[in-house]
Amino acid sequence: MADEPILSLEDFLPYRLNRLAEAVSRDFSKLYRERYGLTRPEWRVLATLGEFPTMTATEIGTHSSMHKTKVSRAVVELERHGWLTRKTDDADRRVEHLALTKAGRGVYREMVPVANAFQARLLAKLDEKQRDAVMMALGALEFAELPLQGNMPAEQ
Amino acid sequence: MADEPILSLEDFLPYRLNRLAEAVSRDFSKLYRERYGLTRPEWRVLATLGEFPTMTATEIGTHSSMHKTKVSRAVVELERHGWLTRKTDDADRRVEHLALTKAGRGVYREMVPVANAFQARLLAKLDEKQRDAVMMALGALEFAELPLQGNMPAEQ
DNA sequence: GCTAGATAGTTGCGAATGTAACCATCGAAA
DNA sequence: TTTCGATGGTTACATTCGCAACTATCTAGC
Repeated sequence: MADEPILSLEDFLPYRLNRLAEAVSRDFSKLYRERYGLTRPEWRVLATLGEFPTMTATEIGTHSSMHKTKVSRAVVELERHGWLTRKTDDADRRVEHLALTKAGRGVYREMVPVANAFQARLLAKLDEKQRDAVMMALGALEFAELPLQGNMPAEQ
Repeated sequence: MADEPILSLEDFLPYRLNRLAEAVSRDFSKLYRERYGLTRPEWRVLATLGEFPTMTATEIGTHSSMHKTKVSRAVVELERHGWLTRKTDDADRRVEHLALTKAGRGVYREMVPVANAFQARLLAKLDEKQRDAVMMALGALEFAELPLQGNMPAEQ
């Protein structure tokens, strides 16, 4: 008898992914928080604009899977710090083109090597085969999961 | 010139892991939220106790990398629903041994196949090689990251 | 036995989050 | 040109979260 149905959490993807992602993000967030007092959404917006010099809030949200209120608040805060400016679109006045200021680009430029070093330090703990596995695994799972559900997290 | 330092977010691990973990977890959370109104921490505690029939709050927190206040509140809520009971340890009265009630085990038993089906459906989108890569990647990253920083998220 | 420091778990409080409702603007169709 | 639905972005509100401070209890050194 003893028809115990078992779910092995140690093998369960949502559980493992979350635990890992939270640990990694928490580690990394220390670096930008202690340097610039950035929150995670703020860092993400800054990093996105560092890579793509001008984007709208909606585009940033889609690209990084962030809820639009999160983006909105991050933009307000970055603007308040003088790291970001908005420019209303001429043709469509609902749209705002966001860009980093000189100071914002300075913060970004200082963070780039910090971020790359973080990643290098993490990957250095893996051998070549494991690194390949990480890249393939993320690619495959992203392909399987990310496009299927609407990017904007409209549900919790 | 143009010494633009660049961080490619699309290749940056904290960013990718987080985006993926959030998407997967959000998908899966629908299943237990719509059935039982469970929150994520509550589901985690329930699932942990389903697998390990009796544990303390601290042990659950360590095992699942949850902050102790999260565990504490999840326990209160599960107890309120009649899905969990506490039993103070005889030798050390600070410690409470948690266990699912009959009703709690019922919820767990119903969720096990749902969870396994979710994982199977996700993995079905991958071929054999990709599945291997996922397992190896998670194992390697967990080994590299999880033990190194104290499990209890004492810092954000 | 007493005191000092550690540990299990809870609570208060401010900060962050998601949802829904909202405002402004746009494009298209009547 | 008026109206209606869609879209970009913000705000209000309730919930959730994490840290710090707390209570209760235990252990070890004196």
